[in-house]
Amino acid sequence: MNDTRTKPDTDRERTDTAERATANEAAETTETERATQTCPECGGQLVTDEEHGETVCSACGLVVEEDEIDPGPEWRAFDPGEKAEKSRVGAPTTTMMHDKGLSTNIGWQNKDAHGNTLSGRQRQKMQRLRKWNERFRTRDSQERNLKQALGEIERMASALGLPETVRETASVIYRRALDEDLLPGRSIEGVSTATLYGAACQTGTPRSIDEVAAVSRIDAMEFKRTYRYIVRELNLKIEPADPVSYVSRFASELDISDEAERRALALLESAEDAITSGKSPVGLAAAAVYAAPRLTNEKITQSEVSEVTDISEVTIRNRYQELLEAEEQPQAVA
DNA sequence: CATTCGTGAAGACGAAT
DNA sequence: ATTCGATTTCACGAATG
Repeated sequence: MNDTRTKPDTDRERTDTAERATANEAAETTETERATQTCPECGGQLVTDEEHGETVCSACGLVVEEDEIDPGPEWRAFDPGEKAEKSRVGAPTTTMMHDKGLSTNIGWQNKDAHGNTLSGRQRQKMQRLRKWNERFRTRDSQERNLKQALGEIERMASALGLPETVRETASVIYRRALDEDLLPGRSIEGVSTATLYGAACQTGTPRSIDEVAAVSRIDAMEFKRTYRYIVRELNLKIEPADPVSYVSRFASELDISDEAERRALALLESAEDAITSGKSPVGLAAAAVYAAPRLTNEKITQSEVSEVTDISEVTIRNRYQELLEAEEQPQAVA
């Protein structure tokens, strides 16, 4: 993609490792969702806001794509010399760095601008400057908090194979939580996990609570408590996860035909009005994924679906029945 | 024989008090 | 903080192909 692009070392490492993990997800979102230009969250029309460089949903306001202006350089460097010659800016900005990558570092080499060695007195001066620069850079506890949290978010996101947009969203939410002083008394780890989970839901690539909890260092109970707290205090509008969002992932894991996948989506479509009360969205998706292949004469067992979706066979059965009922009487609502 | 379906007890969760 | 109602899960056996 942009291997030759010049980025800070940390940034480069991150994208290298993350890209492999997120390759599937990224391809899916760009090809299916953006191509159709409908909001992954509510299905509304997407509108491009040139002024702010965002793609937003006209219906629910979900920001699908931010910073469409490529923050990378337009040139390519093939050796360090060229890099030094062509580079006229610093690192690209990203919310994934605690200070958005805008802070200045003082070089470690004891040379002046012309490459001459500094005198002893000046070296001492530079040492003091470096020390203070570092102290200001990670100025207070908030900044240090953020630094660590973003690391955690990053780690969990790549473990879950979540695309870049989710991580960006998560870091934005985390910043808000930080600004609202929601952190005291709560573990960084917990809030990080909660924001990541919320961000995943918002961006239409949800992961179940169990999946997220599996890669987190905190237990599921604290995670859910923190998540609720964050959502409430920040007034995040997060719709109950749409079962449709799970289908494509489950479908590919189960090696289901495209035809069956479409049937599954159609089933959910016709059932979404009928079954909305308090049921687990994942369960509904699992039932649809189980039901669809039977309509296309593909063999699939409940235990297989159960394994992949982490939903019990019993629940799959129940949702399955309900799906069939909703299918027969689409407008049975009084 | 494997798979599916139905049942009741038990645990987990959210909401209300 | 506790209790209540609904949902999910577990364990089992019967029915189906």
